Amino acid sequence: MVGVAPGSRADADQVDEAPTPRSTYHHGDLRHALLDVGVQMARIGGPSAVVLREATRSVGVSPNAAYRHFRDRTALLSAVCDAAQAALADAIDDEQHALPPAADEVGRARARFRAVGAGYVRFARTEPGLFRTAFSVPADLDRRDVAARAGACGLTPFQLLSRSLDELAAAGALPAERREGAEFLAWSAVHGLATLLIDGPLRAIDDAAAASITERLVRMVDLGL
Amino acid sequence: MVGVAPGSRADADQVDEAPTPRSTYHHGDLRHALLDVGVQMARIGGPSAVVLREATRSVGVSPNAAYRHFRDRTALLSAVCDAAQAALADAIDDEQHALPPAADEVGRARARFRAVGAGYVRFARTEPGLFRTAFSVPADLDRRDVAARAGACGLTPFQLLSRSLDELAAAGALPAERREGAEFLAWSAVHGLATLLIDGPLRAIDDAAAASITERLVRMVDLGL
DNA sequence: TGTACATCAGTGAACGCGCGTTCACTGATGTAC
DNA sequence: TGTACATCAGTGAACGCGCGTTCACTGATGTAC
Repeated sequence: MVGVAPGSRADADQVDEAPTPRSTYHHGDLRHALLDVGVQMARIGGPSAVVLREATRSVGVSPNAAYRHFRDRTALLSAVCDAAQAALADAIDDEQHALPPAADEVGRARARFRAVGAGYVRFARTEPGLFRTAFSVPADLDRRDVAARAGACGLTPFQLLSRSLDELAAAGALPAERREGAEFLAWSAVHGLATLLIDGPLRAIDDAAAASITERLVRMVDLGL
Repeated sequence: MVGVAPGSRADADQVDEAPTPRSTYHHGDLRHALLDVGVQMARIGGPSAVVLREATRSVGVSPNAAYRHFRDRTALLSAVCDAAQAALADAIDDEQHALPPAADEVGRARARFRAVGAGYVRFARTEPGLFRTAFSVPADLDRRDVAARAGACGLTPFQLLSRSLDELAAAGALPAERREGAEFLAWSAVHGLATLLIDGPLRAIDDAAAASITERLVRMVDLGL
C-alpha cells in the first residue's frame, strides 16, 4: 500500500502545480514516486486518470524517464491496480479486527464473514476511485505475483474471503458440499452492491442506508449459501 | 479526407471502408442512423468505442452533421446506453417466455424470478460490449424517459425484476416484510456475477459452467431473500 | 589512492494520432400568398 | 399555379488538445585495477 505524504508542500495549491525541484540528477526512487502519484491520481479519478505524462510532471521528471521503470503506461496502471487491491485487503482486514469478541465459534465465524462484505463495501464507498482501479485490470486468480495484491496481513481480498468461508465451514455453519465455489457467489453479491452504490442507482443514499442494505445483503448471502 | 468524389475511384484504396454514398443531400434519418452505428460500436468495443467522428464517417456524413441531432458526444453515448438497456430488457423477457409451463403458482413465480437472473447473465455473456455500455451512464430510477430504456414488452430491466418480485410475493414465496428493497439485493448478486464473468476471474469459463454458477447464485438469492 | 570505463538513470525535442468541437457557409424543403 | 422566403440539415476547413512513445543524447555512479 502506498501512503499519502503527510506534509505536502505549501505551493501545492497551484492549478498547474510546480514540479518538485530536485537537487540531484538522479531521482533516488523514481519508480516508487511514480507509483505514489499514480495511486493519488487513481484515488481522485479512477483508472483513466492514471496518466503517465502527468505522473512524471508532478514528480518533476521528463516524460520519458518513466520508461526506465515501467515498460509502458499499462505497466504503471497495473502496478497502481495492485496497490488498490492491497488497500482493499487492508480495509477488509481492518473491519475484521474491529469486531467485538464473539461468544461461540459459529457466531465468530459468521461475524468475520460478514465483516468481509462490510469492509469491501465500505472501501468502495470511501475510495471509489481506488475501488474502480482495483478492478480495471482483469484479474487472474493464479497470478504469480499475488504478493503485490496482498495487504499488510499478507493476503489478497480474495484470499481473505476464502479464509472466512473456511472458518464458516470449520464452525459447521456452511455444509461442506456447498463450500466449493462459494467465493464466487459471495463475491458476486458484494461486488454488485458496491457497484450499485458507487455508480448505480444507489449512489445517492447516505451512510446509514448504505450500511443497512449491506447488512441485509450479507445476511442474505449467509442464509442463502 | 473521406468524402470521395464519384469519379476518383483510383485513390480510394483506403483500408477504411467506403462510406455509404448518398444520392440525396439530406440523409433522411440521420439521428437513427447514428444511433444504429453507435450501438454497433458499443457492441464491439464497449462505451469508449462510441466515437462521434467514426459514427458520422461510417454513415457517410461530415462530422459536424451529428450536432444537428445530438448536443454532443455524451448525448449520443447516452442514447446508445438507453438502447443497450432496452436490449437487456428484451433478453430477460425472452428468457421468461422460453419457460415451460409450471405446475403451481409458486413454482411459476420462482421460475420467472430465476429467469430474470438467467437472462441478465446470458445477455452479459453474449453481448459484453452492450452490457458494459448499458451501465456506463449512471442510472437514475426516476428518469423521466424510462420509455427509452424499455424493451419490446414496455418494461425496463429494473421493472422486469420488480414485477417478478411482486409475483413472488403474491405467490407467497416472499414474505411481505422482505419485499421492500429486495430489488437491490437480487440485482447486486446478479450484476456482480455478470461482472465477474465478463471482466473478472471467471471470464474464461465455458457456457455450461457459467450457466451452472448462475443457477446456483440465483438459488442462493431466492433462498436468502 | 587515483583513474578509466561500463552501466545506469536521467534529458530535450519531436512524432503522429484522432479526437471533439466551432465557424461561416450552402443546398434542399415546405409553406403562405 | 408560381414564387418568395424562412427554416432546416447538411458541408468544408480548421482548431487546440494532450496523450503515449521514440530517438539520440548526457550526466552521475560504482567498480576493477
